[in-house]
Order: sequence, then structure tokens, then C-alpha cells
Amino acid sequence: MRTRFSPSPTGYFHVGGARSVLYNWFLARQAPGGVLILRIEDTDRERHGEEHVDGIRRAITWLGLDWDEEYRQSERAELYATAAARLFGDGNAYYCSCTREEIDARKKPGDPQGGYDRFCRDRGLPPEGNALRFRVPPGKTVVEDKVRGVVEFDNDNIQDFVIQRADGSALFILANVVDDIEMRITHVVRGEEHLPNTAPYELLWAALGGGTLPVFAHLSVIVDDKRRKISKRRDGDLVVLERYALEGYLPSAMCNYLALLGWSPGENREIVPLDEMVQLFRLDDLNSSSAFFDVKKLRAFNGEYIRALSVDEFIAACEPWANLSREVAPEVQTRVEVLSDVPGLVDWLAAPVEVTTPWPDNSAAMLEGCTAAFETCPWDHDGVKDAIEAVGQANGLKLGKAQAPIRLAVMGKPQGLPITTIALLP
RNA sequence: GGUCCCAUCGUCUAGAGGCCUAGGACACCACCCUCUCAAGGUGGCGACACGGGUUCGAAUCCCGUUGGGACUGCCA
Repeated sequence: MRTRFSPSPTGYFHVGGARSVLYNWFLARQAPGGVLILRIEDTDRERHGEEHVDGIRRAITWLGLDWDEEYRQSERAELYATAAARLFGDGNAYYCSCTREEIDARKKPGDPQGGYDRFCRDRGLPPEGNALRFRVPPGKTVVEDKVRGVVEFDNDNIQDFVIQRADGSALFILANVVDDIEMRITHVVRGEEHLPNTAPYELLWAALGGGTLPVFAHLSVIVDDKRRKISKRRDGDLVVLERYALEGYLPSAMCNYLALLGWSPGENREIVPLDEMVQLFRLDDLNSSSAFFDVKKLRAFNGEYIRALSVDEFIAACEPWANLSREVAPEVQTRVEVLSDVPGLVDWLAAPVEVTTPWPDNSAAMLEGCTAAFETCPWDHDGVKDAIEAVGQANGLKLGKAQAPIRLAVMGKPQGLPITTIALLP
């Protein structure tokens, strides 16, 4: 079992990518000897800077996942050039001088393929200054996919695709196939958008004598509320994994939620620990329809995971947002869904608050009464509660109403932590 | 335009011809618990896109329609 994940370091790590690594990681960790390779597509120096590559590593690590080997597409140019030369030598590829404009100009409205018309196929052009195109053979190409089943492509509908630029550099498809053969990849799990490219991939694979094809699984896309593949342009930071780290989502909750987008552990179960998901995961159980990324459900999952934490774990997790004592932490824990909500609950413990909401009736009486009562009452949970209750009774109020003005005065908000936590104040 | 993919509650899903009066989860609503807010508990609302077949029987198989999506670069 050798699987690989190929992110393109474009400045942020996509939640769709996160799901892909997760599934690849499940596969690699299922059996001993499994290998997950991080294949970094970094050929564009402008866009794929070193900091972006680091960002990918950080994101995967944050998720709690790891990988066994790593390499970069940019460092393997020679391999690709050799493969390209071989393809040309074997007659499986030919050089082409056509520009995009020329191709478009020749295109007719009813053409079966929206692309290239094989104009240079038999012109015997030399390598110099020309791009190398793959000579697509006649026939059909069958893709066996774990989630789509058998998908058949008529080769007449596949254009002679470019595999090497005029400057000698390889295109993604060539690099990809060469690498997968060389790395002896056995499973390719990636987004549905790659499904149409799988036919060319197989054609190249065969031409290069790759042997047994990998097992394919094309994951359905993750969509937004308009049912379109989520994208940074349209959906902003909704797609950016780092945003969820910053907002205080737990990686465990994120993994769990992501795993459920297109897969189910069965038996009506949803909250399942990572190591158990590894055991349960099967490519055959993947669902083929697109899934909406529902932040509300993610939040709910996150709340569950937060509540499942031990007090010490919770305090540690809150570190970047607030310092919690062991006394307040449990009270806070059941009241937040994301860690960034923590400060809003405990800010009054550290600094004086400002009251912006209108005071309830009887506030003056309650406040005065309690100020006096607090002087003498035992300064603990029960003491405070009894004191407020007593003063409330004197004013004809039940505890529910009686505590309101006190809460407002102390916390600055009409709701929040139990009023008795004020006993923790010095 | 061409090729390909997809279609169960609002959302994520279970469902491999009878176990389906279609199950679970999130969201929503109600009630209980309760010092507010949560958490927790109980209950409720709510779906097989449509039309034809096949079959004793279809959410499940086939065909068509409609709707959605992806791909269609000398990007990765």
C-alpha cells in the first residue's frame, strides 16, 4: 500500500485537500508497511514559495497526521525529460508548433473535441522550439474507479495533450505519471476534478510501461451553499484550513467532520476517534455525490470534542485564548463550541466590565442588599448562592430574577457563567 | 458546444429488490432539568427530483426527462 498526496502550495491549505490527505492517511496507516508520500507540486517559483510549502506541512501536522516520504516536482525535471524523450523515440509523442490562437482559429462549432485537431501529428517537426504532444491511440480507455465504478472514454474525444513545453519543462500530467510509476504508487485518492484526466493518465502510464495501474478513487467535490465546488475566490476563508485552527477548532473534530463528508463509519455512528476511523475506513464505502461543507455541524462536532476533553486538556487547549483556573474551566467547557469564544465568557474575571444592557427592575435594592450580605456571608459557592437567595426573598424575588442584577453588575452581560463563580473573585 | 460525473429530510448521511410506516446526526421547535446561559434528558417537524419500464414486490435494477456539477491550458 503506497499512496501519495499532491498539494499545490498556493498560499493556503484547502479543506478539500485536508479531506484528501485524511483519506490517503487512513489507507497508509491501515496495514503495516503502508506509505504516505507527500508529493509537492512546486514548479512555479513565483506562486509556490518556500513559506507556502511550510504552510502545507504545518496544516497536515496540525490535523494530527504525518507522512513517510516527501519530494518536490521541481527537483525531478531530468526524470521527466528522459521520459519525454523516450515517448518521442517510441513514436508515442510528436512535436507541435501550433499556438493557442492557431488552434482556436481552426476550431469548428460542431467539433467533438473542444481542443486540438492533431494538426502536427504527422509533420515530423523537430524538438527545437516546439511542444511535445502525446499521440492518443485509437480505441477506448476504461477507468476503473472505486467510487464511480467503470467509466469509459472514447479516445476520439481525448485530444493529443501536451506533455512537455517548448522550453523542455514537463507538464503536470507527465510529471505525475512518471512519479507515480517510479514511486510504485498503488492507490490514487484525489478530487473528482481529476477524473477526466485519468484517461490521459492511463494512456501515458501504458506508453511508459508502468505495469499494473494504481487503484483510483475520485472523491466527490465539497460544495458551498450554492452547490458549487468551494473556492477561495468565491467563498473566502471558508475554504482555508488555517482559519479553523485560528478560531479554535480542535484538529480531532475537524478530522472527524471532514471524514464524514462522503463517508460513513456505519451503524449510525458519527463521532468516531481517529484511530478507529483508520480501522473502519474502506474505499468501497465512499459516497459519490457532492457534499455541502456545513460549518454549523462542524461547530457542533467541535463542541462535543471540547466537552470530551479532560479539564487539564481543556485548560491547555485554551492557552492561546485565555488562562483558566481549574475552578472555572469546567464551567466554561460546557459553554463553548469554539475556543475563541472562551475570552468572552471569562473576561470579567480579569478586568472591570462596562454595563451596556438596561438594568432590570429592583436592581438598586438587590445590589444594595447583596453588597451588605456579601460582607458577612461565607465566600464560597453555597454562601454566595444563599446570600443572593435571601436578599431576593426580602425583595419578593425568586433566585432566577434575583441574580440578574448581580450578574449584570459583575459580568456586564445578562447571561454567562453561573453567578456563584463570583465566589472565585478575591 | 463536446466529454464525463451526480441526484434520500434544509444539511451530512444509512439504505446492495421484500427487514422501510425510509433509520441516525446537525439545524429548527416544544417540554423536562435549572440561579442566567449552556450542557444533559424526552419528544416533534422533516426526504426517496420527475416519467416510463423490469419484477409478485423498487429508494434500491434499466431507459428517458429535468436539475446540479466537473473537465475541456505550452496551470498545478
